[in-house]
Amino acid sequence: MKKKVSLKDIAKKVGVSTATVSYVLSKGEESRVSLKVAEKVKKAARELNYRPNQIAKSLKSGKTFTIGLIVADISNPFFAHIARIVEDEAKKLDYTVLFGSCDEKADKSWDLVQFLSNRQVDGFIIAAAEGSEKQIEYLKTNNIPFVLIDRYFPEIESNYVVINNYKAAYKATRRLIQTGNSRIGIIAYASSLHHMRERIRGYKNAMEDGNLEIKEDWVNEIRFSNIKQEVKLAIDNMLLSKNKVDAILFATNTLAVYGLKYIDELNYKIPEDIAIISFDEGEAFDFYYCPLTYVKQPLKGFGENAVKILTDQISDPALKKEQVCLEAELIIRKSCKRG
Amino acid sequence: MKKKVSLKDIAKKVGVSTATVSYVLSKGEESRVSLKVAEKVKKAARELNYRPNQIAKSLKSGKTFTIGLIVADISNPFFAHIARIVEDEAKKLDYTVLFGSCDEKADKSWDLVQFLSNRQVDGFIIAAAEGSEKQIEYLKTNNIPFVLIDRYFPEIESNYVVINNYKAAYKATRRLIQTGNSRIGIIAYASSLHHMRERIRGYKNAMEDGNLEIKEDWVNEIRFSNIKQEVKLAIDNMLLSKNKVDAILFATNTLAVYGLKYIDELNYKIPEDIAIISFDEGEAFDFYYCPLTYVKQPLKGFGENAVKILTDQISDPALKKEQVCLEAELIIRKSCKRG
DNA sequence: TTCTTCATGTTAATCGATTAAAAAAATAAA
DNA sequence: TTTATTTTTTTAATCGATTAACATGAAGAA
Repeated sequence: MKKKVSLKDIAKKVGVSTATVSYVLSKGEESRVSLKVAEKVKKAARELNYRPNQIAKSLKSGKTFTIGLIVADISNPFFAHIARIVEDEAKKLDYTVLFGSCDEKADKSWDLVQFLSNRQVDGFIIAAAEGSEKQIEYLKTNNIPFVLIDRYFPEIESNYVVINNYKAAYKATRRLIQTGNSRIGIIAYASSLHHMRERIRGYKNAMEDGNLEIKEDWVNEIRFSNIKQEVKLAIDNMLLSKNKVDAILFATNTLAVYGLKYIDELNYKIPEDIAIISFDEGEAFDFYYCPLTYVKQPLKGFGENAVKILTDQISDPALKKEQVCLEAELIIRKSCKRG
Repeated sequence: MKKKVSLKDIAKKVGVSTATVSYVLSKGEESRVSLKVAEKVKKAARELNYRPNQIAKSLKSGKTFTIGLIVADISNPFFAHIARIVEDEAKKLDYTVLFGSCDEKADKSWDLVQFLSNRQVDGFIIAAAEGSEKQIEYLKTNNIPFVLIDRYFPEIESNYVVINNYKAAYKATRRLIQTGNSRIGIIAYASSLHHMRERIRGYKNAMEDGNLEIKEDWVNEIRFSNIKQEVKLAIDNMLLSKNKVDAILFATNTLAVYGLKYIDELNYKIPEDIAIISFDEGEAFDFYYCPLTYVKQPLKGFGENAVKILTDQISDPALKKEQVCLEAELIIRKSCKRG
């Protein structure tokens, strides 16, 4: 293994101390080094193809210019897109991104927090898993900067970037009502996470405001551990029971994908037999025989704001915590137009 | 900012030297420390919630347990899936993953190699961009371990994990022929990258072996810079000219997505008007009104092999370079069944 | 009693870069 | 020429953990 070139090598070559080399290379113009020596050092650095060892720098400075990104699953397009945006924004500020997928599990998330903390990341961007409150508190008490995205805990004061999930769900449901549906069900996750509760609340309130009754079996909460089966069951309960729905609101991309596949299997037609709206985008939604109306989340806004807030906070931990609530957009297509 | 707990703090608390603490905490059983002291140290470490500073470890050991993953775009599901697999495999071996997207551009890729090298990643997993040969040579001459995935350079001896693209394209084309198509076009990237050349070669040879002529306009090479427009143009040339095709082979997921959208716009029906096969999977392909026949690449195989080979190579740089060529599977559905 | 041997701890160097403080050299002032 | 001042360069400590080499003390052997 060819040893890397260090300050010492340059120093030896030029015949000065490593301190001098360091001053030339890191302090630029306002260095206290004579022009002649400075030139020689720069030349030597070029010739030896010197690359500063970021690890050594980090040890000295206590700063790694590294962000830890914790999401449920990096292969989920929702998070993959956010990751890309975070990457780009971070790069602009000379940060790199370490990522980890926690599969919506608090213990995995905790592992990742530890794992990445040991690697001295300067801060975290986290799409929090259910039950991860203690981790968040841990970060707070240890003064490790972090920004929550997509989900947050109302009872914990922190930086976060989210959307108004209540409003988004409300609008989606109202749209279903306005397009002639009155028997509307929802498929969401069985999660205490605030964003999920808000989506369900938005749906319920929209129904109420439309003077529509919500029958038993219409509010379905699916567990992460068994999505496919439980989605089927939920749809069976909504389509094959006496309380048959005429529209379904899916609370996430993943739920919609499973749901639509099963609805296709059952040979129900959208929007004639059932109207559909889903949260999140997806190539699949464009390609579906009936392009889906969906709630478009501002992924760019998530990523950009999160990186901005986090890096500001890293530079100055005394800054006030920032809360950003963005608006989601309802992209209207054909899946809820009836009659 | 609450200062982190270091060996020194434990040493002070227990009243021993940092060396002793280090021996207890890092050498486990075969430490030369008395049981009594060892217990006290462990207790103190627990009480102070000591977390070793990975950066300091890295500086001393020259090893960061970090892998740099360079792909075209982490938000592309193909790469996002690979990233997830790489993450999981890496984690098992206590490695973390730093990722970067190069957008198929050699200069961006070079930036990333530098950027991540400065951060002392132990090695790279790279889906190489066109024209990145020099970077690969750079890594070789600097003895930085790396594994190429998805694409490789036949003229450069290196580790790689790829599929037999020639065979995959050949089989796909032959399938189109066998299902009654004879006027078959291909949409691929205008790239000198070997995997792309092989896909085109596979197509051509299959046509030849089927005694089928390849007309002008049937081999379309699209530039990354202008995918959408050029795909349209290619399809215009293949569907609206006198040399109308009856089938199209898409060389990647992305090309197929743009292509199918335009084909829908033109109101051509699949498979009645045109038969289709694409490389790569995609939720979209499942949801298309006519589920797509596609070439399924072994993403798991890419990720698992790459991490295995890379980490082996990191542990023992003298190891012989490994080349893995996996088989792709043709998933047969409805998009190429005609008549 | 004296010399080994072994168990247990400590000292100090190291990884590579930074930086305060000291030292040396060059220049200006007296 | 001598002293004061400024410029340039070096020394050495530091970040946190590791580890070779050395030190200490006690038990066992002769």
